[in-house]
Amino acid sequence: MPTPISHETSHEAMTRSGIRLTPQRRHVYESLMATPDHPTALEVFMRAKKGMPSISLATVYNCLDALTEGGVIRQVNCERASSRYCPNLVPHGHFFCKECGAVFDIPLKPSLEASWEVPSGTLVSHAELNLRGTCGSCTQRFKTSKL
Amino acid sequence: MPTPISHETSHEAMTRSGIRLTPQRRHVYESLMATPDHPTALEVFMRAKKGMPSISLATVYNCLDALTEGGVIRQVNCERASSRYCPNLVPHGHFFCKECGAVFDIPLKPSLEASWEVPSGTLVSHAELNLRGTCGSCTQRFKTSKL
DNA sequence: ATTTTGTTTTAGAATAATTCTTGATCTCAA
DNA sequence: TTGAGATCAAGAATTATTCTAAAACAAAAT
Ligand SMILES: [Mn+2]
Ligand SMILES: [Mn+2]
Ligand SMILES: [Zn+2]
Ligand SMILES: [Zn+2]
Repeated sequence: MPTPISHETSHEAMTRSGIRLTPQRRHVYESLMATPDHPTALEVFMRAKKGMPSISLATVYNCLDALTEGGVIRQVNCERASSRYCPNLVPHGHFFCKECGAVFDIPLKPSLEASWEVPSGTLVSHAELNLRGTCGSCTQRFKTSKL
Repeated sequence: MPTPISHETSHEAMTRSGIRLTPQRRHVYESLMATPDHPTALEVFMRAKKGMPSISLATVYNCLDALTEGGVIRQVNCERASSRYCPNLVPHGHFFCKECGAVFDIPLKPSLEASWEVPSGTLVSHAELNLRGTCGSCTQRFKTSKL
């Protein structure tokens, strides 16, 4: 059962970011917060329509862009697939299951920052770590079906 | 000046991978090897046309896919931009300059593998590290223009 | 409170990268 | 050499996303 989101929280998150608070942006943000997966814009749209039937896909794209721009959410990309969106602002990586398409947050250890070397003078503003493979339940399922 | 590519080398790389060797695939591969940047499919196409004027963009896409599938080259993605292609098979990350669009290979230290934690049972088959920021020469240029 | 100004929403059109389709051509194992 | 299957090429199609323009809205100014 997802943690209920207080309007205070989403209002705060959005005003903190400097973007104008609109009912659509708030609703898109809360649609995203309501589930811990990493939905695509289309999935957010389908969920958002439930509580706001008049919202359009273009608006969902606009809102997701504005929220991303304002740093309230993150856009997550894997290969060439549709962008996905993540409301978790704690720095983290992503794991993509090749079998079932699930996307998980991956906690990162501080040693990550020390594990690459850029040429001197380079300024790194953003680091992104993506893992691909087979998730625990898919691995389990394969083991079972091979018995 | 780029290291000259022997036909032996590209032939070997491709037959080793199990994909069928064709003149187009060899030519696309060598077009990619000829420069150390990370060209898009369209850029590869424009370069490949010089030595093989009859090649089509669809074929370049097909060849890049086949080579990627065969593990002879790597596809590199940054955000939603066009895919880029990299003939460097040594595991490495990528740095993308926000200012000039340059893409650099980033050597990785062994400590990288230890800097994330996946749930038990998860099998990670591929890790990808992307950095974004300002490259050395762009940083330098900005410093100079601010004097 | 009303007007002004700039922003956001919406629907649909447009775009751009990539993939698909199909007939012709090529490769390679037999 | 030959036939089956793979690949090529040109253009059409797809798909995710962005753009356009008019209407609705929100905040600021009068
Ligand atoms: Mn996430
Ligand atoms: Mn590279
Ligand atoms: Zn899975
Ligand atoms: Zn640069």
